[in-house]
Amino acid sequence: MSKERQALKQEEIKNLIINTAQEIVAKEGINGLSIRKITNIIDYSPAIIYHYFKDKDEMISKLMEKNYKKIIDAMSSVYSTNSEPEQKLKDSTKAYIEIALQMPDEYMNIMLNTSDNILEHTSVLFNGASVKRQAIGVLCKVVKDYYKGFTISDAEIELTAQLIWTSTFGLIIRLIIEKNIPQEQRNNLINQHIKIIINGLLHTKS
Amino acid sequence: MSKERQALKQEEIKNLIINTAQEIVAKEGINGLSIRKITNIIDYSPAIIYHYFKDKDEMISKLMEKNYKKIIDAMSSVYSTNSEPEQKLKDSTKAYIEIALQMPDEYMNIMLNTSDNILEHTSVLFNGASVKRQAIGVLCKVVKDYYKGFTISDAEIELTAQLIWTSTFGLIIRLIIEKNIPQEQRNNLINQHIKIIINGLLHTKS
Amino acid sequence: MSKERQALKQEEIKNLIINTAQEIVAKEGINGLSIRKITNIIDYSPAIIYHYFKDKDEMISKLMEKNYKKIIDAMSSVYSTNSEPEQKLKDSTKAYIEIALQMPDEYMNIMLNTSDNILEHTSVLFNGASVKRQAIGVLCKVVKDYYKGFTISDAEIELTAQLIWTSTFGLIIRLIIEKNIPQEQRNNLINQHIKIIINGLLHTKS
Amino acid sequence: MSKERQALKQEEIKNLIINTAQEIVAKEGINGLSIRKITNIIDYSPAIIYHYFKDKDEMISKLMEKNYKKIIDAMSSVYSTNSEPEQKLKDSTKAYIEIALQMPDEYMNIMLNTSDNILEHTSVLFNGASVKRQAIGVLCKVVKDYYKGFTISDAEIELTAQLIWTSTFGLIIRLIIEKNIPQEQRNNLINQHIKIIINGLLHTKS
DNA sequence: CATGAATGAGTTTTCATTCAT
DNA sequence: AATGAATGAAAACTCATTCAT
Repeated sequence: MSKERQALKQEEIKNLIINTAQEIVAKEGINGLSIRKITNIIDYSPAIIYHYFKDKDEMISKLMEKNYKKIIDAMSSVYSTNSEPEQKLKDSTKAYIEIALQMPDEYMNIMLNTSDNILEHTSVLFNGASVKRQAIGVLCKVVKDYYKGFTISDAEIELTAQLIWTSTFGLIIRLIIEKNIPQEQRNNLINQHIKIIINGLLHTKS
Repeated sequence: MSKERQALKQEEIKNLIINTAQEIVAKEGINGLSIRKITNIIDYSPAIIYHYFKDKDEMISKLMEKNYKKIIDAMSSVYSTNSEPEQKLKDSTKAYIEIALQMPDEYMNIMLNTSDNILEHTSVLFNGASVKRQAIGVLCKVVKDYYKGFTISDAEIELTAQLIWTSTFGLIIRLIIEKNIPQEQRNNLINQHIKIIINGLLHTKS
Repeated sequence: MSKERQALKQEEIKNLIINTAQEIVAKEGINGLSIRKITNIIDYSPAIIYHYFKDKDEMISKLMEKNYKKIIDAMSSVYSTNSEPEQKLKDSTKAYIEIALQMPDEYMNIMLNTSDNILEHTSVLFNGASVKRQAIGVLCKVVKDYYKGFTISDAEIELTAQLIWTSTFGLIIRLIIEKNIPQEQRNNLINQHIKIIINGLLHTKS
Repeated sequence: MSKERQALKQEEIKNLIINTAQEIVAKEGINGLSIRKITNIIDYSPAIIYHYFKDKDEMISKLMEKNYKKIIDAMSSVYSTNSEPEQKLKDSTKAYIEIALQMPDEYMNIMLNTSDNILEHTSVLFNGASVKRQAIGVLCKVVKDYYKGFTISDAEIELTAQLIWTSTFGLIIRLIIEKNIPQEQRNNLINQHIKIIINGLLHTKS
């Protein structure tokens, strides 16, 4: 067996472990996750975990990382298409919401996580987030585009982007927590949310 | 008299247990909460819990209930003061945020709780929330006041109120999760948040 | 309140406790019996038990004693009626079985109990049981009557009585353990049992 | 080889656990059996039980199964030898009693057990037991042999076999419960028991 | 690479019992 | 006479982890 293949297999098993862990977390919450449950499902011995990870914490870290990347990947494919700034903002906000709702467990896990090494990636409220956080950075650009020709400080642009983000975040979290909201109501809420945000910007503009 | 006093003492110990539990949850999350930890701190035997509560679940229920009431009480003292609708909205939103930030652990515990009997009290997104949820109901009144003289459907008013709420909720949650944000930045964010909300409403009006 | 009345009340509560205990044992077996369960049912505090009994063991002892007496009382009313020895044996055996089956839990509890102070009353196999155990004593008389005019040693009479007793005991225990035996089958078994016993005696006689 | 050996060792420890459990049950009754007691004796940690059994219930099940098999094995080696039906019955009854008395704890445990899945194997009183229960079946054959040339219904044969069984069972149980009966008295009782049974049959015959 | 054996520390819960009042 | 408070000891069970093989 070539080294490559071994490496591949190793990576495969790591993924198998992490994916199984993810499934358990999705079904039973982070509390429901145990080494034994994982290895029972994948038909390995509990000790196998310690071959591929230092301990449970490291495994969870890697799981979080993966989820984080999954989210970032999905999100980064979003803020790009249309040329009209208003439509751009509308489209991308809607897309952002929809993507988040397609992976509710991962989104919650990551975005409500309070551990420092996750927050390193997910915090958005600090002064200067527009350069350190892609999400806010892109939003800033859209907002800036939007206000082309108007006098508005970079600081205010950043704050605006941050609050567009937090308000959208708030809607997403509630939509996830309050499961069982009918599709129609969901759509109404999302559309109204976008309307209000655009209104907020429009006014200042005029 | 003696009976009264006993009842009082009983209530005291119940509170002692619940408060200690609350502290542990705040520090270590709900998973970190164990009967042993509680009784070690308050220097009682584990069995005492079962003197005052049926089981751990009942204790947690009571804890949640208490937190829920604490939040409701604090919140209900909010939406009332000024007569100008715009100022009323500004004031009350600010007050709401501040109160939530004064009891971050309780707020998170309750508002991110996904158990059905908590959601019975905390869900706000369903169609008709304006009559079943005080918070949304009060917000609706303010919004209605705001649009006096304009044609706007009750449905849209409710949606608007719901989204003011979720956006504010989003900001609060992020402010709690991203602990260590400097006071100035905090204030900037809060003020800008309120500004954007008001803007959103203003535009439609004009 | 007169001393008598107090004594009465005391006796009443003792009985209340013991009867409740008996009910629990009947429903959940001796393992299911706990102080708390008793006092929950009779609406007293657990500590009350220690007012009326030294400890749980003493209470169980008293319960056993009561059951034992109940059985003895019921049984002693049995071996007496008819004058024909054969019919006497038939009648009384049948009556004995039926009485035992009317209080299966108590019968099992007592008769299968291996503690010395119960065995003091319930053992029947020792040499000399005919004078020390009423049940065997009465059986001996019937058997003796039966063999009137035949040469048969007292020792053999006692042995015979003991084995009539153990065989009947065996049937009773199985009838209790194998609950759900249809009434008809029950009757067939009981009648055949009596038939065989009588046969056993008859033969030697002729 | 290595696998075989491991399986062997596994079986050894399982047996160690079960045998220890059996000893405890023998001494203190089924209530006295606890995981801790077992593992204290065999000098393992309590958790080891869950390595080899799903839970306590499974372990007890296995213990019962083993006892049941032990009894069945011993018993099945019994009803076979002599050609004379009378002697056959005498021999086998005596052998049955002796075997039961050689493993009193196991016999009691199994034969007085009231759980359905044990009763599935141990019940003997139902109509039709002669075809479903080996013990009764074999007894039926002996009884039938005995009555060769006489008119007797199959039903009566079965009933007779059942009552030979229950009466023997009754004697065995009492001999176990009333420990400390001198050997001579034991023998007298056993012999008289067999005599009475044979008498019962003989009479009808003549 | 993978595992079976084993465990220490922990979990919630139940129990019989004591004692001051 | 009766109890509420309190507990030590024990119950069954789970978990993350280690280690020799």
